[in-house]
Amino acid sequence: MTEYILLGFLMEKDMTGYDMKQHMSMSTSYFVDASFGSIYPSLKRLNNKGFVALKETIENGKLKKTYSINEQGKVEFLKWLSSPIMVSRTDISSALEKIFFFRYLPHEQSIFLIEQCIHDIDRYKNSLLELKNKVDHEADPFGLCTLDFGIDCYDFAMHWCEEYLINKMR
Amino acid sequence: MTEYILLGFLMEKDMTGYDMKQHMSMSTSYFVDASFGSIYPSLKRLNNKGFVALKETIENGKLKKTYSINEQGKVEFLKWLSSPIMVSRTDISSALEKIFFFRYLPHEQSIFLIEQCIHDIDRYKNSLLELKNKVDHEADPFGLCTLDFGIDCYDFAMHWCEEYLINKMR
DNA sequence: TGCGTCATGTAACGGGTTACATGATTTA
DNA sequence: TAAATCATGTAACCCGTTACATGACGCA
Repeated sequence: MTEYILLGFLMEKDMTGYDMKQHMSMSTSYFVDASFGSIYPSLKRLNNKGFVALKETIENGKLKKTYSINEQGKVEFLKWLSSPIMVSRTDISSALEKIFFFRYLPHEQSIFLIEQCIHDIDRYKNSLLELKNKVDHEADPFGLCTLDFGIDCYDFAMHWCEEYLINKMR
Repeated sequence: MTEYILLGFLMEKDMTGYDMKQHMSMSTSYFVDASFGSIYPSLKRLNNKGFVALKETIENGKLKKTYSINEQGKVEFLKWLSSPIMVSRTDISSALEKIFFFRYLPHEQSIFLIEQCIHDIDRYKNSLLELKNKVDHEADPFGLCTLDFGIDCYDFAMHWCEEYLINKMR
């Protein structure tokens, strides 16, 4: 969800909504890319919930709202970050939302979450393999193709987590 | 979008909303899995738009609405199916929505759409490579990790399309 | 008797997008 | 002088989910 990405950005430094949009396009855009129509209401909500503070200034005649994360916001962000990575379907890239911010988590916890994630993906992959066995004879070639893609996709994600990510972290 | 998946199901045979949910769980669930709260309103909309016909029967005292696709519906479905596959971000599996139904498209057209898709993915991959060059020194390790995942993910999808899908089709 | 399956649907809510509205400053 | 960039925001709309409501049949 966008709100957590914005909180994550504020962990690094104070920013305006406009800054965050810019920052997004240079960092998370290939897996999360929110519009202003989503960013500004999110910031308002974060403020209402008491997770951020804002400082209004006037620069070059323009109103500027600079947001900063507070203690409560940090607690909320780390609570989200340390909760299990949910991977349903082959839309694996949703996992990137958390991995992107793993520098804010203790090393062992990051590794634990990734291993848990690998385990979940393995379960999904096995359920697809079962499905394939069931429909192998009746399904049409393209249906089987997409099934194979699903299986290969889970495989790719698992190997990437294991061989690339975990190895790089140790 | 769910409506097109439902239309696609009806290309094969007439079904009730309940049937479609069942069918989904055995076929598209790993990339599209709609709830009844989405399926029933979608069917109503398809009916209002004049893309499907429905036949109401009573079986075992229960009302049953069996939907069938009409000519207009087929035209609409094939129009959607033959339009370019949109792949933005690393959520590649959205491409599966169309590939799943490629049996309803002439072979050459399917191949054309996939080659177009490979080309698009290549552009996305290159923009990520550029981004990586730009931020290589400043970004933190996990930020770079997710970037690498993005690049590898596009690579995986391209190779899969080329080596697996296209080869299998020829 | 109570659970699982068949079968339909609505209402509240959530979270996103596009398009619009405003307006100053900087750059070509 | 016109466009791009900085900067904020709202309103309409889209589409999805969860939870709820209803009810019959068959089975253990």
